[in-house]
Amino acid sequence: MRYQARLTRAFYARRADRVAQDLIGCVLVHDASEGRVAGRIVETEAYLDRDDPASHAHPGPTSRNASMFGPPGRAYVYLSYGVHHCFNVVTGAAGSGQAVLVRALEPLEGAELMGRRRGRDAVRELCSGPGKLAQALGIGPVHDGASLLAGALSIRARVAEPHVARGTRVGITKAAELPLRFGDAGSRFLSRPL
DNA sequence: GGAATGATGTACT
DNA sequence: GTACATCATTCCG
Repeated sequence: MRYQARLTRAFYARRADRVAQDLIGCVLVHDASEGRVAGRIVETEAYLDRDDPASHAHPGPTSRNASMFGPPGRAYVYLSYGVHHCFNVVTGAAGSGQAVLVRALEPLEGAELMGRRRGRDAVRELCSGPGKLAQALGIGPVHDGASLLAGALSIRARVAEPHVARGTRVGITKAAELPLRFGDAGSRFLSRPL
């Protein structure tokens, strides 16, 4: 399958809430040795700079969140609840500590490989959550800090502008009321309704 | 050195 | 809807 061009550094070098909104409808692609897997982004969350108490960047740079303080257009991958990996895109000016969490995808290519990785069949459940999509796409700790501007991981421009809805972020206790979750409200592949 | 804490997912009632 | 696995990171002593 053929996709649009990669998003550029200029796309990522903007505020996280803006990038999160514009990522809806774009296509996340991973070209691994086992094959290509790709999905349309239907749900994201913005994590702002150090002033956002829910962000991993809030305490300032540490060994875990170092990628968040690197240049935009790179991945930030971390382990959640000791079990699942979550995939983020670093945004904003280099060193500003902003990121967008990709929470759900609509599988477009490689659904069989995704299913093998997850040990499941239901296409609708393959990427409907941050931990699920990381596992389905074969994204792990080795991708922390990897560039999306070149290499096996990439995000491709969207073809048509979707209707983007806003909501509140999932699973956080601080600043839980901020409307920093974005999604394609009509999609059946969300982690939960908006 | 030790304890608390998650940007979750799954299984079970 | 509720319970719980599971571990790196962080904070405190």
